[in-house]
Amino acid sequence: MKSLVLLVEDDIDLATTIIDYLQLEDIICDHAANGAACLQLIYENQYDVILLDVNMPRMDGLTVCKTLREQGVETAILMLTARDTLEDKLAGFHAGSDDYMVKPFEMLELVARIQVLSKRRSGQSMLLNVDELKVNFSEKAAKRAQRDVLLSPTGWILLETLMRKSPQVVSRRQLLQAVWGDESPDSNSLKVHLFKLRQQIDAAGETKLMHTIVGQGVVLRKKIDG
Amino acid sequence: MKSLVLLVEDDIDLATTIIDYLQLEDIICDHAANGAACLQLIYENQYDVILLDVNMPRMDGLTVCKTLREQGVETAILMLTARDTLEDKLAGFHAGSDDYMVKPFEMLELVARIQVLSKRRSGQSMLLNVDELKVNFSEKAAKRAQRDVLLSPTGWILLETLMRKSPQVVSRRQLLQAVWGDESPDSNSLKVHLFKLRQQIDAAGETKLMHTIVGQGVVLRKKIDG
DNA sequence: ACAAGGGTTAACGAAGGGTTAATAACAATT
DNA sequence: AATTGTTATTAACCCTTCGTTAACCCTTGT
Repeated sequence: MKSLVLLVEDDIDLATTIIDYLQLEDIICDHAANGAACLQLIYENQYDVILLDVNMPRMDGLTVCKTLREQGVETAILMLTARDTLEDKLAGFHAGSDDYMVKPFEMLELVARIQVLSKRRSGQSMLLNVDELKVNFSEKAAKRAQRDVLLSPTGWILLETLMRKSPQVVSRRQLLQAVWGDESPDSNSLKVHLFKLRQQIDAAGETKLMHTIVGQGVVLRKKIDG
Repeated sequence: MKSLVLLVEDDIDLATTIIDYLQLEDIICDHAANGAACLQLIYENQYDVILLDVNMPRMDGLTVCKTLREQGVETAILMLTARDTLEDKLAGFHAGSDDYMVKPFEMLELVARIQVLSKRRSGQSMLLNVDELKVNFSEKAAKRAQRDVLLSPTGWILLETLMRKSPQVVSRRQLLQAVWGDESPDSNSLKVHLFKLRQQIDAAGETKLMHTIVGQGVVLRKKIDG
């Protein structure tokens, strides 16, 4: 499975180099140039690993790391820094990072460490949530508020696809691909599966979390205004 | 919480130094002087982290690491070695290690990395229990509440697999793999074994601990949902 | 109004899973 | 060597759940 990582790095040249390289290795890499942008992206996406530069102008990497941990973000964090003294490393681990690499580093080693960190996470309880909807994929347990959400195998695939992209809209084309790969049956089947999924996620009287955007696709999010 | 680690290192002096140091940091450290002893200890104990020296006389660290992973051991492995070339590191990660430290290293950094690796694991010890179900695998003794649970060899494999992953769902694919490896019988043998296991674990009138999730697999947990 | 996209429903065959019993393989004992 | 008890595999049967389809309805934009 492809890894999705976030690179937080103020040096644009270095960032570009890293991003380009990771793409070749099937690692999708978002980029934030500073701590604030980082927090925003983490709120919107579900990353496997966060690559965090320590030396950044306003909010430094250690602070970002601590902040994330305090907010309950459990995503694996790999610190990237030119500082290689023991004190710096310990400070990094103490702030809650999972790994620490000293610049300049080899790209292949970075790739290897990213893969280890994302593997760890997928082995653990893979937890996603959108507003009231909390889903644990490894336990195959989904809840909306207090209520159990019961899903068929196809329902799980659709839910996972929608949650991973949330709050982005997912086209029906992508959903077909996610469930059936290249050979999909009569497209009406997807309609039925989406109907059943919607029944489970948005029960009578609840605020809708699953929205259809005509001609665009389906999206899972709190409000539809975006 | 105290960590339990296994140090696999043929240099007795270095091993002693490390063990003594780790003890000061509340890390209990077993020692194996070679690969064979290592495999035996891992079979008997449930370690948080395995510290693995690469340069060892008979069976080298990389081979030990690969062997462990092939046998399904998922314990975090930290490689310790004097080799610091990129190829060596990549070989380490490729063999299935989780981290890599180059000698000579700082003890404090070793401690920090051990703590990160043990934090990540979900707290499982050799004496496993899921609610009323208490199992000692080394003695092959299982009890549900006061009642003895009697199992066949296959039953033990299934139970161990399910308990190790609990509360995660284990697919039938994984169970087949756990019992028969790559060549499984071509019938519903697994169904029958699961049936018998279920009879033992959930006797008449008791709350079900073993659940089937259609299309997903089997889980051992108290309730089907939080 | 009408076409297109999407929602809803019921029905049926397919697949997944539970249960039972018979048989085969195996080990330990006599 | 024969007996006994345990375990593994197979097949047959049944029930439940899932996926797909077709038919029909509703909404929206032109």
